[in-house]
Amino acid sequence: MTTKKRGQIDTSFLDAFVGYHVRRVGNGFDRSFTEAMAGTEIRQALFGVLSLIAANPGINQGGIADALEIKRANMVGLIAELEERDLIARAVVPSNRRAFALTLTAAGSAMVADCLARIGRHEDRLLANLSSAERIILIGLLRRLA
Amino acid sequence: MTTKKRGQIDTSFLDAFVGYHVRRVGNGFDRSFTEAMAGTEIRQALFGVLSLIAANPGINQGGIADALEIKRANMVGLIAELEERDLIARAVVPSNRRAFALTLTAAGSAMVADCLARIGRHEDRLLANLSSAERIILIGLLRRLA
DNA sequence: TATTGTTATACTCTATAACTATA
DNA sequence: TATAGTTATAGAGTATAACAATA
Repeated sequence: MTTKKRGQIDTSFLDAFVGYHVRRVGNGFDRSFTEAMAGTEIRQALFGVLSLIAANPGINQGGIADALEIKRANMVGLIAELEERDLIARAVVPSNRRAFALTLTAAGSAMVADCLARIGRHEDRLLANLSSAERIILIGLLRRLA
Repeated sequence: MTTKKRGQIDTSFLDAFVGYHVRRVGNGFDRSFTEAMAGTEIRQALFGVLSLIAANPGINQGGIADALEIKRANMVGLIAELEERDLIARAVVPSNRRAFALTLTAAGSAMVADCLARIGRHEDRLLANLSSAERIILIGLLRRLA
């Protein structure tokens, strides 16, 4: 053969690194996530924001940014998009008029429920090769790296 | 308190999903990787390409794209950059004049060795909370998802 | 001075479609 | 027709610096 084909390629240098596997698995999850969300127009970052507001009504943008480990500057577009779509509402906090208290609208709550069901199925599909115990072990190991 | 502070925020919706943890850990690895490579001007994708050429001299661009699960179109810039920096060499394959056989230059080999040492230290730092056995378990679980 | 949100901008990785040249 | 590489372009996530309003 003149060139190597897939599966014959030596990836031993990369195989030793956790970062390589995390990246590959993460990219696969990204692609599957996008498929699973088809029709909702909800992306990963948007779901992260929605789910945090669902569990923490009244949270502000900076709180979400800290929890999701993204920059405040990148929250602006996400929040604006969710508000334009009437999935969240912003209310000025009287005691701190710089901040907005964020809550879900009824449509936002319904969207979160729909997304949770979709993501549950997407995860079950991607993790089909692991037992329930293994899935728990995996999450536990990843949590200790965060 | 008027707003929730970091650590007081409920992330339970996200915590149940492997994809969320993979993403967070992956982002942390990305940031650390960039730090670890400071001064080399080698990014993740570039190291992936270099390491595959190191282990598979003569491989072509399509073979690398398949192995790294990236698109051929995105290889063009990476390969051009590495060639401009004299880290790799391209040779037309006589039996298939569409393809280029890729090999490392001496500078490329030295760069791979330097990067391997840097990445090894970066991984040891990020994985300090895991035992050797746990690291192996983690890689094993991630490999079964790829 | 510090915090909250904002604007502007840039970088990295990934993705698709259409093209050239070879096979 | 199919393959190998290329071009152009776009989307998503993340990053920094500087700013206004508020505390």
